[in-house]
Amino acid sequence: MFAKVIIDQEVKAINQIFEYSVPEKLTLQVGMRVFVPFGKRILQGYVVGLSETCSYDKTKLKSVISSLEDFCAIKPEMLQLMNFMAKKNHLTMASTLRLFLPSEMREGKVREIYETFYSLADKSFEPKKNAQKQAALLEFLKERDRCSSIELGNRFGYATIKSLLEKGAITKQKEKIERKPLVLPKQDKKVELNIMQKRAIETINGQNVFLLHGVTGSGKTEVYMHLIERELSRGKNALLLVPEISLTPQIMSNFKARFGDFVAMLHSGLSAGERFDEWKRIFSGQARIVVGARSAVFAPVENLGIIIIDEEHEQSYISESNPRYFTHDIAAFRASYNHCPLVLGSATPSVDSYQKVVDGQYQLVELPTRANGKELPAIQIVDMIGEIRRGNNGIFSAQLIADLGQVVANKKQAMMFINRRGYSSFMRCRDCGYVATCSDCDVSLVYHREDNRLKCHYCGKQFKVLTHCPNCKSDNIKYGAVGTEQVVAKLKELFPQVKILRMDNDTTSTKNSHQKILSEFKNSLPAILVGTQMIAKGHDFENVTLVGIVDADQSLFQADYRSTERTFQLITQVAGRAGRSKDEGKVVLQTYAPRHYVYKFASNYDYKGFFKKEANIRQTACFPPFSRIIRLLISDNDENYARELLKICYTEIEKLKDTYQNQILYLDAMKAPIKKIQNKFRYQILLRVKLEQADQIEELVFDIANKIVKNNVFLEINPTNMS
DNA sequence: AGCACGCCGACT
DNA sequence: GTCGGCGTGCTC
Repeated sequence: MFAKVIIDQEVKAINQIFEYSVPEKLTLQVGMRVFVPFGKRILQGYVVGLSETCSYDKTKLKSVISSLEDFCAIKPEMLQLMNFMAKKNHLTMASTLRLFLPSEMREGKVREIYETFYSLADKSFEPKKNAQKQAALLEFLKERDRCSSIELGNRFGYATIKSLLEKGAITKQKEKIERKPLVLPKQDKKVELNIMQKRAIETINGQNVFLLHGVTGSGKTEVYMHLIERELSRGKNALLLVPEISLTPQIMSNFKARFGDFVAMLHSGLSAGERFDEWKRIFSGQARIVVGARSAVFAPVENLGIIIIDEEHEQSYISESNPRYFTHDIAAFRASYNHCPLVLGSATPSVDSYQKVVDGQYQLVELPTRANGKELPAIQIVDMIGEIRRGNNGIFSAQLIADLGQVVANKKQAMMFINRRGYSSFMRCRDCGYVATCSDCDVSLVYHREDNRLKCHYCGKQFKVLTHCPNCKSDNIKYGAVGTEQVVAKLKELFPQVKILRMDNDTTSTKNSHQKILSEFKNSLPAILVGTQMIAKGHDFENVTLVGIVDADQSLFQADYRSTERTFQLITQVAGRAGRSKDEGKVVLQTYAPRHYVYKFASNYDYKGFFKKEANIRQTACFPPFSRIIRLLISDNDENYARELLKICYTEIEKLKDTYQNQILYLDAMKAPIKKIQNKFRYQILLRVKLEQADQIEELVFDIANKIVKNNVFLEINPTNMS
């Protein structure tokens, strides 16, 4: 017997399959982890195949030493997923496989997947009088006769178990975890669904991708719960992905209450050990519902009946660092492997996803009305240019100040949003609202302080800094953003007697500060909470009657082709904060570009209208999803060397024009917007290609890059914030 | 990645 | 003479 093995090293040089002979006494299965001799060392590997034949010179063949565990850490589905991902994201096989294992099992760590049980050993044992916990534990075991270590530990503490074990009162058994028979959880608080929700659940069935477009408050979560329940009753399992920020304690306890021990939660708050415990419960089939953030797509759930991605438009579903992947792709692969539906839910779907509805790849399911029948809050657009004309040069309009005054008078609450994104700033004319954009790409230019120039991050074109507005000839041109601190200071000046709280990256660095600020806000009337995107999610405050968006343009004029889309999503989400109150809510949106289409559509909650317009613009400008952007980033400590590599790559890529002339919309090489990071000089090649043959071109570009640049090369598809 | 082999300079 | 610099190549 021969084994095909992938060595657990994340290097391109050994990203291949090595063959080994399997000793008679060793029983191996595909998916097991093994120790193998490799050169002069002994390394860990993954068995990805077993066969009676071998293609390598048999005289040079070495044999597998041993297996790490006696189960298959990598299940068959995950092996297939590895092939898919390695190819799609240009990753080494080992680095994809590592994504599938909890850190406690990576790099040589062996973990048992047995569960420990305790039972009574000495029935006549009497604990000491003051040992109340021990007595309670023994009493408990008398009734249950055996109990898992986890449960017992949680109930009575591990110290108690330990001392009873030493005294010989109880014994421990290690047992392989078996799949529990299906018992449906008790459905205590079942909410009555409205007709749209019922219809949605009926529609979402069978192997397909569904885009669930439901307005804020339409009861999507309830639909998810019912879908999951249905699959459980069919004997299947479920995977629900949510953005990390929505994994609030409330959501978790909701799920626990509804599904009990069937749920495994994977969130960033878990320690490595806790994460491994959850992984084990999923692996063994004990947990049948997985709720988690991005990386939970790799959870070892078998027999999936449904996969749901909530808030599918969220940026956090794109992994930017090291193994780059897109959660939707992985989820789609797993859904089709399991022949089950994939549900993408959002109040503001991404343009990419909605376009797939238009193209017939996704099936649209709509929840157009709010579950509680309440109106969405009115959004009032305030023209800040008009304010300046009227002599108000401050950051707040007269309207916003008046509304804030009202809130204070009524002893209610307000939220003020600052959407500061990234570090880059755009240049704007304070008199007419004009923002400099690239003549070729139609994205906003970024002001670079080092060389005092305006640059386009998508084509590298540079422009002189504006001294006079080309539109109205004014010289009142400013760059830079309003910060939370500035807003807080101004508010304190205006309302000295009111509680004003700030929440942003600076004030939430410590672990519980987040919670602290929110609960302080909740308990103060009147109060104003100032913050960045992080207050747009999660908690509902029923006393919030006003939401102010201080400068909506800040997310709009980002050097990113998706900035308009992002702005629409942000406004919709933020507006949802004001709609939870018993009283009527209101949103004041301040902008210097009041006639921009995004504000018109967002203030009317008209997603479809927005999508139509935005898709049209993208199509005309040839931006994704109507094209693909390929970014090749080359970096090196030696600037000349980096530049040389760039030149060679560019010449090679340029040759592609011979075959793909009409496919390549744009190709150029340039310095990266941030020239140097950690002493490495960064250069990039940007390429925009038509979709028809994008896969082939991407492949060729990757091959070229790999051949010429050994390390320090990054290939990125449809990059967002390029730096 | 690691660890060999290998082919040139400078040191006890 | 040999110790050691790191370029190149291989690992079933």
